Amino acid sequence: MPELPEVETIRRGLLGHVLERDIVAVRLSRTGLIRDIAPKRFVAALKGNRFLDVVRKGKYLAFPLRAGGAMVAHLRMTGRLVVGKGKGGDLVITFSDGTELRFEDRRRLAVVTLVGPTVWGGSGEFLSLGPEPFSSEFTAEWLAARLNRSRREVKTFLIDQKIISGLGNIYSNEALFRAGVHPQTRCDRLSLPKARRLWAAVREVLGEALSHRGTSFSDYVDVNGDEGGFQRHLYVYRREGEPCRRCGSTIRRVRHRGRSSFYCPGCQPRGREGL
DNA sequence: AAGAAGTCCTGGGCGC
DNA sequence: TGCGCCCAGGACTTCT
Repeated sequence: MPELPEVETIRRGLLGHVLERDIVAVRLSRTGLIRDIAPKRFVAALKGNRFLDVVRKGKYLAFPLRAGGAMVAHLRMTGRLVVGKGKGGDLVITFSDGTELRFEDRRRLAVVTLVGPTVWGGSGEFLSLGPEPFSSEFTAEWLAARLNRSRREVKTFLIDQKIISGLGNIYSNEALFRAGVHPQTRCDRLSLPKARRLWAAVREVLGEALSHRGTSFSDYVDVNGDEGGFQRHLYVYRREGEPCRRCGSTIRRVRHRGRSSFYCPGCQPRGREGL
């Protein structure tokens, strides 16, 4: 499940491979990958074109085109973008220097589309996502104010891309642990100090994960096929039944709406802020 | 209008 | 060994 650190690692890895060279061939072997545009038009738009940049917005990657507009991709759960010779792949883009960019997706949830010059403004703003966690817009005060006017559970709030972009199940769980906040706490019952701790924890965990080139649990690999290293630094995610690295309590799992949350009952008590 | 619920997708793990 | 069932969770649509 690539989240911000994984997608950013992929973006950085792509920069040296897919820019400043013509696209000479496009092989699309599963048309269902392409959304909102006819597959033929997608292929035709890429052939002979060039990627000018690779831009990340939340968990999306955008590839602005020389002819205008951009290819936009979302890896969802199991999508991969890898560079180099290989087998298979739903979409293979070949460049003039022989480089191959392959789009693979075991579970077929990932999507790729093309947006025109009128939609593409240079940064993916058309996706209407919440602020980037490392932007100046994302301040502790802003987060506290947003939390204050929501009655949802804080875990659900954190993974809502319209509020903050880039957090998924792994890092929302890890941020809540670091902030000492129970995942089922109602947003508007978080104290200001807790909101501040949560804000800091979000940035801290994403920054550390990025420096470890992401978390590899099942499918995520970078553009070279190498795994990330942050799975060795997780405190709660997928550690149900194991002892907390900080206090020794047994990590628990709760489910809401088909999603698992992991937390330490010792470090993240429900307290008076819960319910 | 916020927010809950249902849906899609498929390989891997599990029980019998 | 093989079958059926559950599970993972992003983003989307539909509903109240």
